[in-house]
Amino acid sequence: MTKTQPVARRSEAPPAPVDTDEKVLLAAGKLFREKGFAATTVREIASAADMLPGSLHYRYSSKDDILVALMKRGVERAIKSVESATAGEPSAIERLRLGLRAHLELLCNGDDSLYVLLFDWRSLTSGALKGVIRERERLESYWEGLLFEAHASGVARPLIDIALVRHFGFGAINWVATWYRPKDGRTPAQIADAFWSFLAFGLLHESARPKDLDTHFAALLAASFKKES
Amino acid sequence: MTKTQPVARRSEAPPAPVDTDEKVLLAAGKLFREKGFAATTVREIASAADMLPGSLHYRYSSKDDILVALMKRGVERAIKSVESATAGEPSAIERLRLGLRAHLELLCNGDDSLYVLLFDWRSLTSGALKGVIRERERLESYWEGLLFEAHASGVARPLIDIALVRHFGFGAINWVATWYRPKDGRTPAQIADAFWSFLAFGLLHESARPKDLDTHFAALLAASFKKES
Amino acid sequence: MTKTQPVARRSEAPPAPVDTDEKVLLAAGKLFREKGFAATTVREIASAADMLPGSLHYRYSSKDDILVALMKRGVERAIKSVESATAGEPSAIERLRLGLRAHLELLCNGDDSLYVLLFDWRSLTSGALKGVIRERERLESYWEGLLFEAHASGVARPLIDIALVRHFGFGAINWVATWYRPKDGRTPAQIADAFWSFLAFGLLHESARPKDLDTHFAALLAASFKKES
Amino acid sequence: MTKTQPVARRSEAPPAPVDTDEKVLLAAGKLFREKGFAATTVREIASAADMLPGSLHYRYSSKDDILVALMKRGVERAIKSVESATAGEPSAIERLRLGLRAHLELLCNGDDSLYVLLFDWRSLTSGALKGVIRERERLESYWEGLLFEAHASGVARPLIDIALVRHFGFGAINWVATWYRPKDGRTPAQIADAFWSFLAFGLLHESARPKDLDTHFAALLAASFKKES
DNA sequence: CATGAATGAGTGTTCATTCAT
DNA sequence: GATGAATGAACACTCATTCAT
Repeated sequence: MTKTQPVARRSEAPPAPVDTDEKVLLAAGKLFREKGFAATTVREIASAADMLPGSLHYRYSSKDDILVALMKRGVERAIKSVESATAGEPSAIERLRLGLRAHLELLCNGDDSLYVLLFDWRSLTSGALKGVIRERERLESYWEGLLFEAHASGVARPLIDIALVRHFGFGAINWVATWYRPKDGRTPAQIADAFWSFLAFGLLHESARPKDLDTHFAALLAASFKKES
Repeated sequence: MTKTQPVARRSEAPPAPVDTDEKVLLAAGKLFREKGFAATTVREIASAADMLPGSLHYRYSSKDDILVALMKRGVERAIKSVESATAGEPSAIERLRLGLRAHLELLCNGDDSLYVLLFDWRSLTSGALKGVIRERERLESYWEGLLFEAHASGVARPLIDIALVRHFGFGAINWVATWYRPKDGRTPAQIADAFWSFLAFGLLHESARPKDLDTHFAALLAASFKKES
Repeated sequence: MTKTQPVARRSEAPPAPVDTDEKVLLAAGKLFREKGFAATTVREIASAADMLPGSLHYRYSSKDDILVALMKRGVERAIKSVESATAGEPSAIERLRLGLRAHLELLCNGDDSLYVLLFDWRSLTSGALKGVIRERERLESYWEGLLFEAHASGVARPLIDIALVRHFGFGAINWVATWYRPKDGRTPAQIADAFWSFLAFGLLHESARPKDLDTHFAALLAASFKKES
Repeated sequence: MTKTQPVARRSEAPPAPVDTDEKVLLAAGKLFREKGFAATTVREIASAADMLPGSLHYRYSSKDDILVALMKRGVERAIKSVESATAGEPSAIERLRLGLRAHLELLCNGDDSLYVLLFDWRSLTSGALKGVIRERERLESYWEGLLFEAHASGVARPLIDIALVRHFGFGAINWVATWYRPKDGRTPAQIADAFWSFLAFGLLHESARPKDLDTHFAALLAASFKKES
């Protein structure tokens, strides 16, 4: 639906003119995250991107189109971010931890497109739905792959429905976006690690658990968790 | 904002005429869940409740008002449902399991108001926000109470930020509403139990875990989990 | 498409409140005739009917809807007008003359809906097209009936394709609407009679022509035709 | 308003590149005929002429400008076509017949510009109106000339308002464009002849009619008219 | 000459809300 | 209490036109 991306606009242009399509997506993402797709007006997006509504429609043929473009970007970035965070790490369990960190960091700090993908699902018209679902399935199977590798490495409990674990993990981690406040003092990475510790306890064979697991995590998490008596 | 609920309107009415306010909330809940608050029109709500838009405004002075009423009901029902599910159960750990079941059953099968409370958060105007936040905090601290009791019973790991556990649990469980399909063969209760098992492995002291924990859960979950090699 | 006509609104109302739907159609007809359907804005129609654009859409769900309603009315009035003009006249030839008069008077003086039906044909979207075509065919076959009766009365030339005659007649008469100016001194009735005379000369058997045909028409038409040497 | 036609642009160009202005007018004519002026967008014209909207405005400074250019061409072609069809024919009556044929053939088969001139009259803004009216009057007086010659040849009925006859003839013939379908089996020439026969019967002196007029036309028209009992 | 991104006034339409009845 | 016609601001979107390149 999006117009074909004009090739290499102004490659020799001034410092950081920021691609115009990008500006729109950035502004739309911010607004969709704050107020939701349906409650955001095209005029708001345009004015946040320093354009006029007409100019916006020159690049995206409809409001839905912006949503779809944003969501596809959300999937892409999520996969790319997790991929590059886990690349080169030999331990499957550790890859899981690093992947969770990357996903949550993207979701909390970086990119509204992932948030919109995850939380504005219902705003997709059935026409656009299919295209985005296909993309989203790529993300889901990527995570199932990570989980499968962890399981295949032999340290996980036997009774696992991987899709179910993915759903629980996705839910817990994605939900962070609804309550995370940067000023609370915990970084997304710390939160992700904390969640991983809960997950791991549930995932690991009894034998795979370090004898000193509690103290092991104590060291890891002490910094960020506020103690309670 | 909601007009004060007239008590027992038409007490002498036919068998089960369903309270009119109730009909509106029921219809609104269904629509808000399906399409979101902003994408739902007052006319749709009215027609789904067999009324005319004008009549609807007689009962709820604004669209926001319906949302707020719905959300407050969502909190109330969620608390009531978990309360009655856990009442009388002596084991704090078991109370946790039963509470999760109750919450998820309400969310999946029963009541759209809980779903709307959890997923249409951003649609609240700042004016109404405060009132709902206060209600919602009651729900959250109810859960924190459950978790605290479990922790206080001495079986939980030492390093716990209760609010964090609550967030993770809330996320994982609430997220079920985004993927749960009744026809998939798993009941909300089974899903809740499965999640509780993962949570428990992460929560419990090493010593508090039954030696035969894996087989214990095997019996519990085998019915619903598909095996993998 | 039009909303179901509210029954008997304000039957006991003030003198001449003019039915609101009627007011819209009247205003729309005038504007469509002057500028064409596509060049007329809904706002113009609304303001000409003393309403606001929103109120207009309450009655007609779209601009197209107004056009369709107008056209259907055009057909209806055209048929009714010709019917009542010819009713009771025993001579088929005379019925033809009276019918032409009635049609042209409606087109020139009375009703923009007929004009719009005839001249804004291309503005119909294919969806609405079918419905109007069916109506329009009623008008066309009514005229073919009139022509057939004239022919069957035995006075017409043998070689006649009735549909063709209807097309020529329709064209000549309808076209009057493109050049007729009330101030030019000729009434629609006179113009229609003049056309009928041309048509009749072509339609009638040699034997059916009065010997004094020229002078006969001279009396009829002298008043309105400007002489030329 | 049209930019002065640059003479012989790119005289050394490939075989038959079709003049660019011509391509625009051709495309515009087709679209205006199909959908009307107001319902046709400049972008559609440009894309049908294999150009970009910006480039189109370089040649025609406005959309109105295209309409005016098209209409002027319509007049020119109509006159030229009738002129060359009647040139050399000594009989005024026969010139009339040939002229009708030429006009109708142009209107049905050849050129959308004539159609647009005749049927998109209302789309002209008052500014452009004057210029086109002057042109159109040339066409009208050309036809009045033809009619006058026929009348002056002494065979026509005495009581004739030439402008009126022209109007009727124009209407009947132009209207053909609204119902003519090439596949119906009748050619524009046959239709024009048929109309001329009706017109002639009305136009001619009693004495000027061949005694065997009916059979005379029978031969002429039998091929195309379907008989009826 | 030609382009195509940008413009902004204006389009048909929606919709929460009002209010006379 | 209930109605439904009316409202008008706002909506997503269009499109003839401009202009820097």
